[in-house]
Amino acid sequence: MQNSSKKVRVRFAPSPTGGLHLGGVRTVLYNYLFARKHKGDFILRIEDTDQTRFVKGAEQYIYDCLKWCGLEPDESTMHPGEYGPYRQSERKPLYKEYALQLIKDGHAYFAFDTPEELERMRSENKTEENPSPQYDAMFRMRMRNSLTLSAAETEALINAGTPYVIRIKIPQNETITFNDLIHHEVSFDASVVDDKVLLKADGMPTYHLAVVVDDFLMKITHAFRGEEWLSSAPVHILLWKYLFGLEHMPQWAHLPLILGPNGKLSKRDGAKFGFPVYAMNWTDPRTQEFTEGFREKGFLPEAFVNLLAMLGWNSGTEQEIFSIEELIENFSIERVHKSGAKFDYEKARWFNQEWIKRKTATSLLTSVKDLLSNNGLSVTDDAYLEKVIEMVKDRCTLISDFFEQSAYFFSAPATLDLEAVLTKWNESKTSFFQQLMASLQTNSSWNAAEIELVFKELAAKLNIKPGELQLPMRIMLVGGKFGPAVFEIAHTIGKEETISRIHYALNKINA
RNA sequence: GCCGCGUUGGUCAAGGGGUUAAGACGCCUCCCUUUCACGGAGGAAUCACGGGUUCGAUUCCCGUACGUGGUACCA
Repeated sequence: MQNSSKKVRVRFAPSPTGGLHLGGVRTVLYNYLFARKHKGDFILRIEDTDQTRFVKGAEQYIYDCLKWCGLEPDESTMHPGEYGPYRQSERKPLYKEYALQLIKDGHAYFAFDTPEELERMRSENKTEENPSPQYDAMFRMRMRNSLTLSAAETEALINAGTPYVIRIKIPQNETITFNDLIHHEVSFDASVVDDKVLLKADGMPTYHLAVVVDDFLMKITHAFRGEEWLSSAPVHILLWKYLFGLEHMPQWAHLPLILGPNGKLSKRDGAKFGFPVYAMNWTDPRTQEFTEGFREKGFLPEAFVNLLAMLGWNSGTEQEIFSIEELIENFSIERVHKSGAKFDYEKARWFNQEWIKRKTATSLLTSVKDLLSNNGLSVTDDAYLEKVIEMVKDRCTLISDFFEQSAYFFSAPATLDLEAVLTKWNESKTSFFQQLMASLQTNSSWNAAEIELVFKELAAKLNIKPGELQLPMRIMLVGGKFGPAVFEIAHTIGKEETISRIHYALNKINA
């Protein structure tokens, strides 16, 4: 069916109407992986044919998301190739001639029905069995269009400037069958598809016309899109057949949907269950509605891409952690599932944790530094920060966890979990820590082993179990019951700071 | 309503006519750790239902149920 020697060209074609959600990024990812795997091109095409839904900033946002994910297109509005323009609104004049050609060939017609007339037709013919009557073979002969009007009447209406749309004339008694890379053979009875509008009254094409024309003009070889498009595939197949010939049609792959905890994944789910749904933070400029993003939540792009890849696809092996290079190598569209997958935030967090563990402290430096500075902690000593990251990264699931896990390395804890020590406190412990401060002060070598030795010898001398003293020591230095080995922490923050924190805490405890 | 697509533990899933039906997340128990994690060892939990086909169906076919998408001059 397909000329396999043709260079692979795929596209992601979003409409700039808002944030980019999980499903969108995964569609990008599968396109990207496929293109890279086959040494092809990945194109970003902006489908802004609905001017009423256009949202300012959405296009830039999409581009920024792809950049953050490391899934940048080869051709786009930002980096045009030889098939531009890449924004459909800028290609407007192109589409009409194809629509006219269809009319000439008897596959489409002018329709003059006003929105009100359409509305009336639908409500008047609505029945229990047919709640949504379609503009189809049944009804088109009862409507105002070039099929029911004479050629002269049609021409007169057009010359008079009457608004019109162009509709496809869906054939009767035809079964439309095509081969989907994921679903294999899919077929529809043409009688159940309606005469979709191809060219709107404002002269803009609808998605149906635009996608076919542009995929042809941009030499797209494989068209991947969400499964919500499967139902309208027959319209696209017909258009390909009428306009360019089925032999040039790209191979379709309709990707399974990503579902939320109950049904289709929505922005609402994210807000309700506390997980991000968009790639990056997004605030709708019109409504000011804010939607949280994975990036700001503390996800690494590597983890985000990894977890998305595994939501609907797997390599068939037990491997779950994949770098982008490994994904490119192993990806195959045939292994994408048919069924939708429920998004599991806990598992998403696990992917991030695995990636944090795998990354070096050096590669984490910039993002952690930004995090700390956003929280009012400016770091000047990169080497020191790197050491801290190395010590705490096994304890972080999200990048944002680095704040709590490392802040005490830079300044004394604001609050101390005294509850944890007070219940078992006694005079001899106070005495222990007072003597400890003195011993540490005079001790010349400052390393973890040495500190531990001093600590334990003193404990033995006062006949206290060191275990009973380690937790208090931790609370004094860290503020809470977490973090790496206490003596490592003491060593890292330094002698002066250690003694100062013990001193401060002791006063608090005995206050 | 009609049409399309789908259905393996709670979730992601491997598998596919004969298996003890992988693995991962989460959950539980234990070990390590006198903190929290990491790590390690175990555990509970699954083929939606009903008919066929077959010596034998989780696997193939048909129904049903359920889920999901479409049914716009939105994409």
